Amino acid sequence: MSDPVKVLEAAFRDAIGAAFGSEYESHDPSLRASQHADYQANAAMALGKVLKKNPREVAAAILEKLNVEGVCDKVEIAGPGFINLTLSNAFLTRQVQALSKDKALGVVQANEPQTTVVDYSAPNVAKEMHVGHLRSTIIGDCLVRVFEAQGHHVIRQNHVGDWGTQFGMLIEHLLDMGEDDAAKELGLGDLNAFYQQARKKFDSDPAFADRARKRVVLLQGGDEATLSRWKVLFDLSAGYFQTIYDRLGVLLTKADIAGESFYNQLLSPTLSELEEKGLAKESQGALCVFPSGFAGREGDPLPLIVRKQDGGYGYATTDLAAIRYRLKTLKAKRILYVVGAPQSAHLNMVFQAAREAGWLTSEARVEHVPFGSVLGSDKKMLKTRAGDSVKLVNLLDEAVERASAKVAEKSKDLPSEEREAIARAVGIGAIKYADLSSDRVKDYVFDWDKMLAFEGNTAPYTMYACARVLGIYRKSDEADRAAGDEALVISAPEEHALAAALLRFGSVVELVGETLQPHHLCGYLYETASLFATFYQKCPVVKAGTSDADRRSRLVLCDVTARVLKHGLNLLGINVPGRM
RNA sequence: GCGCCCGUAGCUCAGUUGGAUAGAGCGACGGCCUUCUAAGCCGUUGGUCGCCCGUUCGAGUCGGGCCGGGCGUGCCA
Repeated sequence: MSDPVKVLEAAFRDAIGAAFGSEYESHDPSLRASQHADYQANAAMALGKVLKKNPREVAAAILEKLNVEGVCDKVEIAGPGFINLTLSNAFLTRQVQALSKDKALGVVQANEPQTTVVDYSAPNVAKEMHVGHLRSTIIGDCLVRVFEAQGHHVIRQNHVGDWGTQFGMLIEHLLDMGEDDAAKELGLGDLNAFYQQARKKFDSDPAFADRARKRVVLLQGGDEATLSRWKVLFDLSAGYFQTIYDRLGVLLTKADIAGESFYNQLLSPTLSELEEKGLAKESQGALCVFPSGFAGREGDPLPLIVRKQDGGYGYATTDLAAIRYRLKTLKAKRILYVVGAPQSAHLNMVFQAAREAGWLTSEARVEHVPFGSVLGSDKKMLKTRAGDSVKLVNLLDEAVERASAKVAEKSKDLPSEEREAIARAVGIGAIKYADLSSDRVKDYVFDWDKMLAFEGNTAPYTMYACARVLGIYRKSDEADRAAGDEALVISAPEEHALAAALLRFGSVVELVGETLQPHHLCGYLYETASLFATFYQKCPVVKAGTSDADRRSRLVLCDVTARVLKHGLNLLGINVPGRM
């Protein structure tokens, strides 16, 4: 509502209807940000074609009926039929005053809240979290925050790998070690060593391998002693994941875990239903579903193997049970799978199978939210020098360490405790922002110097802008603050530009919810922070020599700017220090 | 072979769903601090949008065909 585009759109629809008949009211006014004015309307060209009229004449006819009294200062036709619109300062003043009173800062509450499942993160029990989990965790968490801000009912689902044949060897290794020692090792977070030792014994010691295989059978058979060992592994891992999530500042908790084991008892009902509906067929000794539209190497139908030759269940079965549960039991209207791009084909097969089974209907929307890989400077998948995948803990440690060095250099005057807090916020924020600020589906190059830079579209730049606004506010007088929103008068060009940007916040959040592309929000925050920096340069606020009227007015603008930047960064999952 | 994704300035990336002269940051060069945070601001420099057709008033954007790279393509997830 605060967004000028929405006000202008309504005015244009009315004008187009009045000029050419109500059947044209639904015609898109095609309002865009413009380099030549605040906005431009491009509808006249398209309308000209439909009406078989000269676009400039169409534009003139629209203008004759267009009522933007009190909204625009200047409206003019340019080129082939562009309509350039310049917002009036009085309008911007009123709209920013309204925005200031709005706790949601222009983010519109959904009129029909949807139950939205977001499937993200998905680490593996008894295995280290590594860069491979980074993007899913960060992007998924951002989308969760955006949907919650829009008033949707969000159900987080952390589909952890906590079941399968590898647990035979893990449990045997646990028994060999003794639970106490295992707990010590896993509790400390050295999950890789635990897994690798188990793997090594499995590969080199036939007796151990044999025990492991028997243990799998016991586990699947529900043997209580075995299950309790499994539970130990699960709990230790879940506790470890939580330490990572807490450091990262994501919303996931143990309650959000609905891993492979969770779907265990749902596998056979899911299969029975698929068989009853004639969707599951015997093929090469396995039970398969062949969703339509997918072909293999020889052009033959591509299967989802729902029961392997050996009678075991694989990930396809679990994924089908999960989508069925989410649609039928959780009654999700929208399900997002924040999973890497390589799994696109598999997920689309699962979605198609769910359609054919009648679980997924037009009432619900299911989407794969794919993302590209994290690359090293060599443009290959990010790895350690030894060629191993990079542990998430190490990545976070290094981020905070590097940020600390910068903070120590730039914020010498602050107390050390505060500097540490700033370093954490900047380091973690930098990683998240780097991940969210470019097009999700593309691979991106992981570059410490770029993400921790204070120039450009980065977390530090935007956070710093926010800290500067707050600095002004801190130095202001109670009397000036008390003047409130009514003191606002937009007049300088820098104020005009900043105000216009602030009013777009709600629409940008909406765009992220639609496109599932958080980088739109990053781009917007960077732009707004930049506009603030220009404003900051040209328009003194609490500086000596500023008039009471300017100071009080600009204080309002600062307050709204700070709130927009802070709220925006929070939606990205980034905390903002009060000063830095 | 088939399917999906990617290709924009020397580098890293945007480009609001088809609009005007394709934008940022870095780099390079030049300016701006005796009080609101210079981790900043202002300016200059830099492009065959991989290539070719097509659709139309208009294409980086849509369609077709190539070229280059990545990923997937039946019992790992």
